[in-house]
Amino acid sequence: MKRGTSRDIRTANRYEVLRQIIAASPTSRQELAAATGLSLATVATLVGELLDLRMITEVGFEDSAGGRPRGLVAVNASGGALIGVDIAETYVHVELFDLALNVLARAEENMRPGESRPQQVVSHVAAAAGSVVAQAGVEAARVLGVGVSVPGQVDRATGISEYAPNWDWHDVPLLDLLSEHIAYPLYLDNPLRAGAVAELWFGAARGHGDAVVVNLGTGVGAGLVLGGGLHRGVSNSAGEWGHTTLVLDGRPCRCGNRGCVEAYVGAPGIMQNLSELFPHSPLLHADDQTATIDALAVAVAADDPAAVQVVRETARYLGAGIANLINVLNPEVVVLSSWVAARLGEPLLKEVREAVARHALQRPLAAGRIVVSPIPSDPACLGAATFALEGALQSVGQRHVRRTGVGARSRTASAG
Amino acid sequence: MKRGTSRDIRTANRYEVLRQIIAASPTSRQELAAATGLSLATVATLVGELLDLRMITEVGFEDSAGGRPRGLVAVNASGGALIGVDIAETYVHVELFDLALNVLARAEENMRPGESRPQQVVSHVAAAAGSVVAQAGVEAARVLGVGVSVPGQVDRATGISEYAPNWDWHDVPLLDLLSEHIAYPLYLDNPLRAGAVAELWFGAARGHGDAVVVNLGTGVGAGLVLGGGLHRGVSNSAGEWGHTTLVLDGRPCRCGNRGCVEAYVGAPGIMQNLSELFPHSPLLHADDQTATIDALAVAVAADDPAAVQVVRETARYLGAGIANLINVLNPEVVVLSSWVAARLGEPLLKEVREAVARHALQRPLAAGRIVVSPIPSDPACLGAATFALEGALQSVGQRHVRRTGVGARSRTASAG
DNA sequence: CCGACTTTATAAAGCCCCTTTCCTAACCCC
DNA sequence: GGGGTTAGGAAAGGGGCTTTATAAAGTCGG
Repeated sequence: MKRGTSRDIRTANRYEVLRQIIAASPTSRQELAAATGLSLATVATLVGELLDLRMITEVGFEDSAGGRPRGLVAVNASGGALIGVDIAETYVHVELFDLALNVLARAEENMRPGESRPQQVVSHVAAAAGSVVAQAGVEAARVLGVGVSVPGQVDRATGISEYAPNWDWHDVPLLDLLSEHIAYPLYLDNPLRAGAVAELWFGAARGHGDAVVVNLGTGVGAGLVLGGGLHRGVSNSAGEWGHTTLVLDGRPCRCGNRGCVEAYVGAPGIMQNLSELFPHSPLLHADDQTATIDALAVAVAADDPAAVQVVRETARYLGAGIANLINVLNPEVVVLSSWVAARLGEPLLKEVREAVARHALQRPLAAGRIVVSPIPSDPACLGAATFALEGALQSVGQRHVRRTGVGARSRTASAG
Repeated sequence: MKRGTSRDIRTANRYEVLRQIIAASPTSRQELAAATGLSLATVATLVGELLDLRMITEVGFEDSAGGRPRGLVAVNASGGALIGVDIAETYVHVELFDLALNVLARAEENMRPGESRPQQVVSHVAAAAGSVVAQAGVEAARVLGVGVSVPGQVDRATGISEYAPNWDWHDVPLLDLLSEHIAYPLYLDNPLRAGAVAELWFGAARGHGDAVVVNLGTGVGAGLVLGGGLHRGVSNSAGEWGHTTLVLDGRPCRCGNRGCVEAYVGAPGIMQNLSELFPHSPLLHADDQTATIDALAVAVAADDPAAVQVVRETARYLGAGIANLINVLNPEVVVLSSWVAARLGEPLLKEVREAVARHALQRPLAAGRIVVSPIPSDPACLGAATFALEGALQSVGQRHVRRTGVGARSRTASAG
């Protein structure tokens, strides 16, 4: 059982202050103190640290109404760059961000079916990472780190992909493999947690102690924010909500079980909902999840009754599953994220809210809002980049090596 | 979003040290330091505090093998008394504990059907509390506090029972009502959290950062230990696992929904499992849950095939529900608690383990043990008493009131 | 029997964190 | 240009934990 130290408080506060600055840039120390609940003095020293790191800059003064004007600080967007890598079953997305987390460059590599060897994946990542750096024209030295999101169970401390069901990987030392091609500090985690961190820093979970980020894609899962931080579980595999049973002895799921949430609300599950209700629907694009979901989204927007019914049926399952999360965890906010949620958007949200209201208990229901993720781009990329940002921030708090002589080496950057 | 302060660290360490002393009494400072990971100096000061409070005493020395012998400390069982109150639908249990959390006296009051007014419940509690103090013959001054567990949603800070479904209470200021009859410091919470705290301090969750305490009684729920502490949720209603959907559109539940876990694995649900499989079973005692479960337990122990089948059927549901918790939360241990679990014991556990293994994912399954609570008595009473113990410990860390003059009042104990 | 060695417990000092308080800086208004 | 007002920094203070030094209390061997 890990004990917390006073340094953890500092780290959390540093995160909080930077989050606030990114969210409301430019801002003043006063506003930061009010928003974070920290004292002015603490905010000032933390702002000082961030200024020293060149992560933020002073950008002038607020107009005064009869006193010394407030100094304003803003993110120093060009003070560094972060790379987020989203490795998925069929593609690798890489995005390069400035420190305000704007996307400066994107690259995408598609993986052919059968490309499942770690080395193949790694070379795609390396190529795309090289590409975004070149595109954006940032100097290598300004890249603070690379966050990598890979599906499955991941041990972030060792950088090992313990288990990736897509490719049947077992204990692949992904970080080591990547570090042969990529010289920047690397951080590894999975898309569920990346999505959760993205929402926590920049999305709908900002400022909330307890939040659930529901990931609706081909696979389904939930990133858990509990007590203001990510909940990882004892073996790094918390959040496998997609494989919780919703319909005992129900529809078979690719995990081998029956009646899992994912079997009903993942993209393939939605396709099945569609084909069961309307076997000959023109919306159905066999073997193409993306096209089918897109078609469904368009049809729903046009009030196509069949599409509406499919969304309602899907929301019936999704709502019950989300109600389960709400009843158990009692979060402040539930965020619907990933590409299926983004495309189906408001119509799905509306139906989901109604379905959740039918299943959840009054008190937890009343306490929790349900929203669609406000993050415009790939949340796994953004979240992965955020891990890199956290890593860069972490190194500030590192204990300084006591210099033993004139020629003492400066401390080395730790990656991962 | 609450920020942590360095005082919270102190409080957590104080809890940890006392937990360890209670668990392994007598013990030495050295052992404590090793067990908690704290430095000797910190352990020594914390032990000093506890000695000052007379919660522990020095009880001699360990035999030395060539050095100064280790001083041994042990719980000072007679240094104080704690009262735990378990208010349930049909009864009020009250137990009085010494500081080693041994039961010194018990009292039980049964509530007649229809006795649902807060004042009626309060008078039962007051009577029973008076009784245990008299039975045990402890002086009033030595009672450090009274913990009260009441079903439903509870706001422990204000002492209000926000919602109790049994009696349709809404926002009953229970702590205020109780304080008119009981002079000791009072602490209010619900049985789910009481059970979790009991396991965390004295039971199967001790030393684990992430644990789930599954409560199987008439009602069903889960107490969540996450990150080493209780997870309450944003509106104090986390843990309502009993009302998560396991069989969409399944059996009706008393919450108004269908297919809830509770409808299959709560005592009434088990009775229904029995009556559906064997409508004329002699095990079935209509309208008497306790008798039926008892009969079932006896029959299972005697390898009665019908009883075995009922337990297996129950475990099928329970296992799926527990697998859901394991997949989402990835805990280190799942504890089966409360009276149904205690009576059905090993036979149920065996079937549950098999059922969980069929539903849970490999990684989280492998990481989590499933056990029956080792706590012999009513875990809600013990947990409630533990809240009182935590409260008594809390007051040590209280900021000292700055004395404004010679006649300054000493600080007042805050209750709740 | 007494000194040497070992081990424990306490005291002191150091470092980290946050807050409160005081003081100077900077601006508006009259 | 002074007075009032607000911002920001420096210093002091209160907690916490750890490392290091010192005192205490044993065993062991000569």
